[in-house]
Amino acid sequence: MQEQLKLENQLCFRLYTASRLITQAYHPQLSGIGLTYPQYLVMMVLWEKDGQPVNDIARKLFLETNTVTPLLKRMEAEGFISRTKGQADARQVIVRLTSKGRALEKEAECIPYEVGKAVACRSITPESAPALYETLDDLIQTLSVGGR
Amino acid sequence: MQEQLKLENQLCFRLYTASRLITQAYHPQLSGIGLTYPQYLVMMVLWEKDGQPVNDIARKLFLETNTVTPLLKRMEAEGFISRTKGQADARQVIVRLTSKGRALEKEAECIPYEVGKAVACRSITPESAPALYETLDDLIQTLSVGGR
DNA sequence: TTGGTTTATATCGTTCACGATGCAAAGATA
DNA sequence: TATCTTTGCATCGTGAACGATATAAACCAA
Repeated sequence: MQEQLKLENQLCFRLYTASRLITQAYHPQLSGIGLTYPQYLVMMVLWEKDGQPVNDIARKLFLETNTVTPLLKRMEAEGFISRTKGQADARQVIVRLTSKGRALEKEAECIPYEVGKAVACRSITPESAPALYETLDDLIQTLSVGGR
Repeated sequence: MQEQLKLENQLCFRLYTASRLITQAYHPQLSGIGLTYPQYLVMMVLWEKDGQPVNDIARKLFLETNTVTPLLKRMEAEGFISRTKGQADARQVIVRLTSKGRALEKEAECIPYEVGKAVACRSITPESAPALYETLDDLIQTLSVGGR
């Protein structure tokens, strides 16, 4: 068979697997505070800047609104955020943290550190991480620009 | 806010995004031959070695049977594979390529090359790729061992 | 103002992922 | 042999992802 069609030769499969496994590593911590991983991403976006339209959140996460909208509705049902019509532009929906959502930041602070311990593998060190990040950022840049 | 809680500081978010975007890059090619990306992974496992129990396929893809079983059923419905009870061990279900599934390999041969062109980003070169693969393999190893 | 286009968000259907659980075959132990 | 445990696979429910499509507001040109 073609060498190229072997699993072990494919970048995509590695990214797919690494992504799933590291997301699983977040699960125990996140379920403790009632969030899924994608919901945690949304919270990070809002903790950094509260009160953003759906589109801004989606763009920062490289997601479409048809993924983000149901996600936000579930988060609203859980009481973490509010969704209100924009007054300047009535098409927009502005997403804001509730006090419950804002309070969660303190509880989430330790999570990157906790998960970091689980992810401590010899190939990702404080010295090598920036290069890895740059490679992945480049890849994301290439793929996201190409798709638009 | 905590620096650690910023999106741009997180490895997991990069892997999650890179994985989604590169999987999207496969979509045009794969939909042309009637496969989804996870189905394509299963096909690669079978092209490499036909006639494997569900468990072996799941293990090679780092997935659980509750993900793989419905996937295989859809692939059987599409006529790419067959699922038959193992005779040595009646608990097992042996998955085999149909002639249609086997024929697909030739059509899939060009896909890694085609997608590779789209993924050509300056940070992933033939020289740097092995180091990146090793880092990701290490990470996958760390995370998959920890979870068992 | 009318009519056409773009923009922002939402709805729908299908396919993963995955935790929790169920069940039957195989293997182990008393 | 009778029971106990493990193994292999499946079912169920929920929450993403995402392509395709819909809807209404905003914008723009005639």
